[in-house]
Amino acid sequence: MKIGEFARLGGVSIRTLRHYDEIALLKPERTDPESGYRHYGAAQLLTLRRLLALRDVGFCLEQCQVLIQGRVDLQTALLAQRLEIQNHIQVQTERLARLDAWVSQKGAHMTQFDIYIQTIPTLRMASLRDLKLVKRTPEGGQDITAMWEALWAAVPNSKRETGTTLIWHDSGDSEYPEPELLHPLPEGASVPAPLIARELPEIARAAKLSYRGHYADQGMTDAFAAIHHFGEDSLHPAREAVRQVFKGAAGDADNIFLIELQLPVS
Amino acid sequence: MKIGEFARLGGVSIRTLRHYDEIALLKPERTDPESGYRHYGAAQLLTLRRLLALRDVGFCLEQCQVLIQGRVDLQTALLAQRLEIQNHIQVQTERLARLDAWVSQKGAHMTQFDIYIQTIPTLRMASLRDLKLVKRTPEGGQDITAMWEALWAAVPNSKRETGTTLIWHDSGDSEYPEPELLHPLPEGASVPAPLIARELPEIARAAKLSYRGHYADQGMTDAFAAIHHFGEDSLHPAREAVRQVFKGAAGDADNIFLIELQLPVS
DNA sequence: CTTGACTCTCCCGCAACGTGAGACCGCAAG
DNA sequence: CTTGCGGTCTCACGTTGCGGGAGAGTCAAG
Repeated sequence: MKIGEFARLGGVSIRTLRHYDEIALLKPERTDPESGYRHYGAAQLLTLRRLLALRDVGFCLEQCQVLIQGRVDLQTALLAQRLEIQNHIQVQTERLARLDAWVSQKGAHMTQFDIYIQTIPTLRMASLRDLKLVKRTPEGGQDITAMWEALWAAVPNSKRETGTTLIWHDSGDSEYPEPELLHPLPEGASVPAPLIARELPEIARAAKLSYRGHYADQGMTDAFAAIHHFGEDSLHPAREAVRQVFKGAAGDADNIFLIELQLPVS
Repeated sequence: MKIGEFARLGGVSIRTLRHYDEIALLKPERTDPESGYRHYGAAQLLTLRRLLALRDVGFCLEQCQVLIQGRVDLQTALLAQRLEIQNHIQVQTERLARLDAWVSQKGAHMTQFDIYIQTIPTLRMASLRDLKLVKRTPEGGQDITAMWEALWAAVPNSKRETGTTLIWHDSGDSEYPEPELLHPLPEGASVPAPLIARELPEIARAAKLSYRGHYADQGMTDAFAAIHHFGEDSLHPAREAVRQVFKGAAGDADNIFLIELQLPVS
């Protein structure tokens, strides 16, 4: 049987058969050494059929090869492949959930924020957490300018990096949330004076939202609202505080920053 | 900001950023013409963030590009992408169903048949359907040897092809199913004497099972059982007859063929 | 000045073929 | 016997989204 007929009977393209020959997955019964013509036997249709059945349930060609040769147990491989597919379905389902959350956010005519999920590794940081540096403002807010100044005083100009992080801890003790200011600590570096070293734990799945502006203006309030809305709408927000990461100056005015909010989700 | 820092802040690899520069998806704010160093601005993190959010919901980079440039409506694209993902999920779900059907088949310790789904195009065939050529056997079966002989008498040796098909029509009129024997008709060929031309309709989704043996032995009975079991187990079998397609001699004995059963499913 | 950490530009590799380009083979008709 | 014409052959590049490595150049600190 020449390749064309074999392809018709098998329901695959000629190119596919040539490919399978090339990678030694399904070699023709005989290849004319003179003309190079491939000749297949009817029995090979059975092999092809099994091959297609395997490919059909998602095995890659390499796996198909070892399965056809019987070098691994088919039953086992099928069950493993089941998990693989289920995992794939779950990934797509989560993707769909994120998309829906995005659509619903836009539908609400809110300011458009782009939220997406990423993992954040464990970070070694220098931490500053001192209530004495926090002042109440007349409006009932909290002024942490002094904390910033303390941080910049402790970190020499040359050691400064992007990635400074602000976390508002919601401890039950106090009426107000307590701010913690952190700065990345290069490996092996010593901790500057009033700060202490601390490991910021990994976040396996964090919803990230970027925002351009001051660290405590109206837009930031909206951004907080948006990321919490996202969390509740589509995923289970973890019982952890939002991290507010400063990623550098970005603008004409002095205190316009690029800020990223990070909300742990499950 | 040099590429390394930008990559850290963005949570992507340096290689990825270089790739995006290369395909003009996200070019650095400035590239030093002398050293070739890329310099990114903090504001570009916002673009990167949006890019990642788009990529995250499954858009390809080319789509991301036009979406970022605002050349098409984001809302529309998101809804289209929703359908895309749902479609993808459905494909995977069906794949899972086929796999499960396969596993359960093997679990039942039946002879191992490889079943998989394919579409069959419309086929022009020469059809022979004549009850006068069918004889009852003592066991209550039907002998269609005469039909085969009539077919081969009508088709000249040189015109014979693989793909001869046998269909048992389950008409309510008769007590017994009525056989129809078909042979592929090359384009523009005339129809031989007692046969009539007929179009075999397309089967959008056919479960295919290959079998090696006689066209009516015990193994074939098992094969029929297996394909019906598969159909009922995993998919909705259509109300159409199984086609039995002969794909050539395959063995030492005279009447050993390679036969494919085709069951339309939805 | 030297070192070590970054960064640069190629270029190959991945999975599973699709799509030509240019040449050869085989069978039937003139 | 030649001429078609359809089938087949072998390269070889394109697809998607980067990862990894070679070899060379750049930058800031000690």
